Amino acid sequence: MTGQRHDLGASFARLTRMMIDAETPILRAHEIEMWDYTVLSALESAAAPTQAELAAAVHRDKTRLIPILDRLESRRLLSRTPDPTDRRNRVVALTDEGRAVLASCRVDIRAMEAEFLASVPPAKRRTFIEVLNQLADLTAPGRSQSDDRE
Amino acid sequence: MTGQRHDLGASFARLTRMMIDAETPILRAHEIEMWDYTVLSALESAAAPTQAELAAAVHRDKTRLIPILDRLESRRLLSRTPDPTDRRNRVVALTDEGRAVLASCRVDIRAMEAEFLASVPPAKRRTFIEVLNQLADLTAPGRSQSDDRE
DNA sequence: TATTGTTATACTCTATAACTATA
DNA sequence: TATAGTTATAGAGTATAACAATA
Repeated sequence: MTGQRHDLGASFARLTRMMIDAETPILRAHEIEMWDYTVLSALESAAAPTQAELAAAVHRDKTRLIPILDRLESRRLLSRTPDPTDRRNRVVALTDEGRAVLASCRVDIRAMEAEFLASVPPAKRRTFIEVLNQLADLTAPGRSQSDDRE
Repeated sequence: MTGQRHDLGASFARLTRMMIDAETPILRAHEIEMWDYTVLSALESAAAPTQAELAAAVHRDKTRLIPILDRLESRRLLSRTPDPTDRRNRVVALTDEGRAVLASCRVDIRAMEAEFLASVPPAKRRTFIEVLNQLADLTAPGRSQSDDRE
């Protein structure tokens, strides 16, 4: 613990704010909001079997998620279909159009990220991203541990 | 841009949340809140010549900063003294007691951070922290650039 | 009776605009 | 008149609790 000038929390918070500032105009150009993008991203790898599960994945409670889902569903970016097994559940899935919007946002965001990281030498950049992903996955790889408060 | 599994923003946001969750009980043990700690930290290297400047440094507007300053001043952790040059200004500075509280919080937070980073090999850890600090300082080293929105 | 999704209510937080004092 | 700090008001966001449908 030598040259650690800032608290990790302070650095992460500042970088989060910087990325939000950089992503907001990009997403606006694609006519979606930050939370829309978060939800679409959460559905990319697999559909959510339950709205409550999706809410936990994006760290919102199920109540606050509903208006977001309403908006995205009305724009045909995702679908809510009752689970035949248990008709109380609604499985949330990306539509083809939703997947396309997500992909085009992703392209622009990746470009922004590349520019943001441009000043970092490639080797260090790779290490940074590797460690970043490792740490970010520490408690929430598949929500296996006690990540359910909230 | 190869193995970059998550958006940078998503990773930073998750890590920020993890650090807040880890710091909150530590700060509570020292009987201060997150924003108290942020403000005290901002005053560590130098006193703030103006409340407005301090507010900008911690990314709050001057209005929302006031209750925090009131609380910290009443606990004698910082002082607000009128600037003789321009008596409208109040220069905000750490008291000895404030500096002591900050230092003891810092010890516990550093220990938490060390544990958090324990799974990362030392060389990678050093690189990670180096790049992290470099990136976090990109736009806000001394608030030299246009960091004044908000 | 318990649970999923939904809606409604109360509460907190945030943003904006006045107000006081200095300049 | 303009600015620093403060206070007050209005608005947005969040949390909690009730509700309907299904199990």
